[in-house]
Amino acid sequence: MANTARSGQRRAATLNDVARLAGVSIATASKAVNGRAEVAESTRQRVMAAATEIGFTPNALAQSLIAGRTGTVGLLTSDLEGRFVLPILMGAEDAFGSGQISVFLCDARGDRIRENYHLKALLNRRVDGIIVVGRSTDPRPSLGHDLPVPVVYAYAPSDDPTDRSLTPDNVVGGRLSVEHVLSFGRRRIAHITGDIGYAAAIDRAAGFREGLAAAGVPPVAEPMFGSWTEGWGRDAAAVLLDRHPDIDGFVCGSDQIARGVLETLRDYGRSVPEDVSVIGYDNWEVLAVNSRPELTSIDCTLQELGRRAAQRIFEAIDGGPLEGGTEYVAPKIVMRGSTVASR
Amino acid sequence: MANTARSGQRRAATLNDVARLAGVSIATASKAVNGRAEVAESTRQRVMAAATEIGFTPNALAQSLIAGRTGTVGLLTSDLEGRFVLPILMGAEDAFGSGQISVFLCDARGDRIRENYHLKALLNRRVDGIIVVGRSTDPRPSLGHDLPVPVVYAYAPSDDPTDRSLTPDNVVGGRLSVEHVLSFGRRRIAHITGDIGYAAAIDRAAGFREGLAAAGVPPVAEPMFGSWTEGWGRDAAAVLLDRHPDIDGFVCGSDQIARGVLETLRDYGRSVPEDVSVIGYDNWEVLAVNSRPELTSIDCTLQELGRRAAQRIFEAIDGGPLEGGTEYVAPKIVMRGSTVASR
DNA sequence: TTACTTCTCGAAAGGCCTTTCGAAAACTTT
DNA sequence: AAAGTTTTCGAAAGGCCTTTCGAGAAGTAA
Repeated sequence: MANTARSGQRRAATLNDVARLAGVSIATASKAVNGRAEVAESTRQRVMAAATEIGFTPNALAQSLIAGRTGTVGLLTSDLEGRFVLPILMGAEDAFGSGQISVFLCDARGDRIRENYHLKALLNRRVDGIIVVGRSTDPRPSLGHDLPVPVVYAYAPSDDPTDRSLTPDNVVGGRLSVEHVLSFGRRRIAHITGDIGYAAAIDRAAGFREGLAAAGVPPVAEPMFGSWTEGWGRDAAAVLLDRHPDIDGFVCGSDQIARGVLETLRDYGRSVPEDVSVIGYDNWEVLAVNSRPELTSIDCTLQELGRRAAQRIFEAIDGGPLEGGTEYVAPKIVMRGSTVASR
Repeated sequence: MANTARSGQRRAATLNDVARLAGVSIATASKAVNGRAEVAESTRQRVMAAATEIGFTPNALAQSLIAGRTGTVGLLTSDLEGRFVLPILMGAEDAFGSGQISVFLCDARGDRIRENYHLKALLNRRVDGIIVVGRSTDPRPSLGHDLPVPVVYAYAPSDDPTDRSLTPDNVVGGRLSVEHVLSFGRRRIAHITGDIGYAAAIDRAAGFREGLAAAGVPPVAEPMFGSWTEGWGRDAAAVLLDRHPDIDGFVCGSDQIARGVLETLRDYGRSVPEDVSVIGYDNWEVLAVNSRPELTSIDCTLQELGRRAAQRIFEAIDGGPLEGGTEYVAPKIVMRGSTVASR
């Protein structure tokens, strides 16, 4: 109705407009709108009516200018495609959501230049904090300590131990998965995992070894490093089965690998979970739930990680000091048909 | 170094600080920093040095207050998990990136209340435009025309035809896929797709029918609607093969379904692509690239869709009128081993 | 040297909101 | 009715930056 120009181009109403319409001063309008006490009830109602009529929304810019904080947080990710970023982002949104904080999302695409560019943009916009999300659990370069806002590193920890980082605990995850398989009485357990260049592969394998050692069970073979793909899972499983036909458990470094393993097992006529137990990693629903049988997997609880990262930022914004150090987020196991007989 | 408080808590420098340090007036500092002509070169250098020294970044808030625009766009999605949102987001970031625009990301989780809440937050923050991203191609309720900023609907079009919407062209996609299969001489082609409650399923099926009709080839059976899962693909393929053993082509409504179909075909001892052609939909890389054989699929070019959505917003911000209407984005085919013999 | 042009810079306003502080109005008490 | 309280409201400043306009400095011409 009050549209002057083309649809959707109405100028945003200011407090001034409201005050004029309600016949009060700007100050009074402000107080009325913000529900402060020093305004008569009748006046308040008049102001509110005016505000509603012209669709007034307070200009957060001006508010921030005064308050010195924007209620805004930057999320600097290095790859949007990655499925890791998403749950983290959701967790962060979760934690922030109730606190009226909005998230600026920037994708640096793994490019230092672009990252710097975005960082600058975030600082210009006076975000109250920054969460840096990496695409692997390998440490990444720190943004440094000269920033006027608190920074938290999520998923990929900072290479500077005095930064605050949160990362999944892959060692515990690896251990968890082998313990689960052991609990079914399996004793001939193999580990197939991804690229040895990834800390995730190394750490999970370490957990795997640890778990076996703790149970006093010798490994069937050395952990097999390859790539994070179904194809590698298929091939590696075939090699292992040919060499060690008595294998009764596969601990996999990712769900993709696990799916490959499942396929090979079917080709070899082994029943899962009756003859062999298989466990994946990441709990990537599309893969885990759609396989036959469904895939037991380790969930990194990334959403929790995101939530905690947001909390750290929160605390730091509220004046608390942001202590350095890396926080390891515990994974959990999600049981499905590839280890537990269904129904 | 200039840290007064704890690390990362240094107050952001203002133009005032710069001016004082450089021994010039605020106005001069501003001009120097912004590279305007009315400042002597020597003065400029002095100012720049000062700015660098104290790490000055202009306060975008104050700038926006003056300019009347924030260089900020809201992205209101209804579900972050969805893999649709992501490419769109990337496309939008792409288009915006060069233009110094930052994206506010809000996830309404398919909840009207939350959506409204976020919408309000975006308006408070004075975003210059809003992109609303849905999680299916079914029309969604319009936000209305009373907003002071341009709005574009992506993926899920608005139910109000006077809004500007961009959505994938599923009819063309369906047609494209059947034409591709036909091009290999297949004449006994079936269609297995997802939930009939989705416009995507209906539209793709329509395209499928169209394509067959245009080629004068009768369908083997009515399109089978079910769910967007591998399980459904497996089951439906089995049913169809039992009933029509001569089927030589499967056009699937999603990659997940296609993977199920592939599995059943393997169980039935049919070779893909030699005996039967299979084509998926969505070109979801994890699924398409990791299957055996790799899956030919229809790509909705969502990134392109996001890019265009951003462009529309751009145009509208720059004063151009934002015309209503739905823009259909053409899909493209990505050929892989499930239709084309590899190597 | 005087008159005039060209640079170079600074004071101040403007954009929108909140908050403080003082003034005016409405009541109460004596 | 006068004096004192309480309530209600408004003027103005502040937060940070840009921009305009005018003043002063420097330089040129007569």
